[in-house]
Amino acid sequence: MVKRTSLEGAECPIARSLDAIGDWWSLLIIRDALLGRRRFGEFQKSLGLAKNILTVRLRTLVDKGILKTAPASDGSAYQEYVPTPKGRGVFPILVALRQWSEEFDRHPEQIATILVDRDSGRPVRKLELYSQEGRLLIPANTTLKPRPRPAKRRRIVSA
Amino acid sequence: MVKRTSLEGAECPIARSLDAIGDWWSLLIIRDALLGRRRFGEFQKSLGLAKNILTVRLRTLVDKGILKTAPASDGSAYQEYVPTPKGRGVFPILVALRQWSEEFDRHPEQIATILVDRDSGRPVRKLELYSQEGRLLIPANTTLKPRPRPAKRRRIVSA
DNA sequence: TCGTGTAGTTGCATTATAAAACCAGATGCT
DNA sequence: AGCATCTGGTTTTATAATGCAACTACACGA
Repeated sequence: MVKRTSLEGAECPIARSLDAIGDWWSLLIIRDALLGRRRFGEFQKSLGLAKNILTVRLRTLVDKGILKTAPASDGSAYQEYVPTPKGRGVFPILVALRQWSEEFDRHPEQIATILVDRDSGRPVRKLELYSQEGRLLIPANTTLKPRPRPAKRRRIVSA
Repeated sequence: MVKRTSLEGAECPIARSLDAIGDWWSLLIIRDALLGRRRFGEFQKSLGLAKNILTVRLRTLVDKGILKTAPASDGSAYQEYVPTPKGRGVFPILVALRQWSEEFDRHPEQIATILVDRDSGRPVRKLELYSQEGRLLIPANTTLKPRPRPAKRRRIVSA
């Protein structure tokens, strides 16, 4: 892919997210990490991707602050990859992807798992978007506005 | 990329979604479509991607039932690409991607737009996940269960 | 009918991805 | 200690996805 047109610096936040995690494997790696997988070998076995790719992806995810490496945990002198808060913040994206598949996939019978409320064991509701005042919003009820100027803060400690 | 490991037929719904719209451009094309862009040239100008790629992507999106072609609308004898319900169903994914960027991006000042409630003009709340009973769920309150057997329906009209 | 714009298609260059082989260090067994 | 094995990669080689640019076909307007 010739230089893959980096979207870094795009002004659309969607493009910016995709630039970070929009490649072929990152979201699946993060999914696995949020499911508790930690070790190189676990990811590799679970995803079935080439190890060299996994190496690069993990490094990139660490660089972007989505995963961080931790020294051990189970005694052995190896390394683990654990999600940071930024990584955990991907959860709603994964839920949205999951629900889209559940709703529109042509072969939903091939879907093996459902996301349930841990307490009741019952499926969760669809993600919902609310206004500040608590009204449920549909897409047509939303619109885009230019972002307000950064509201000049005083005495920023550099940056 | 040697065969790009198709995720079609994966049993994880996230993987299935990514297989459909997880490539480098599809989500941005859908974003544009949901913003009202319809014509080949509009997409091409807005996204700045190569025309041959756009051709392939549009065709794929139509094949997958995410966009459909419509004959005209503005008089000229050209074609338009409009989102289907399945395409409109991508909206929550886009919102989730947007909010992730808004919350975790290292340079949020580069983000140009915010999603607002059309009526009040105020930013929307974060996407929320609820249980059937209406309790707000955090990731730790959710878990995955195997999908229940397809609940044998009677007299399926083949498939 | 000539020029211009739209909507592609085709050909070629480049690079990201993949599969497979290779390897160093840690671990485990005896 | 000695040897095999496992883990977590790196290297090598190939191939397909992407991109750029040039070309085509058709519609439209003057």
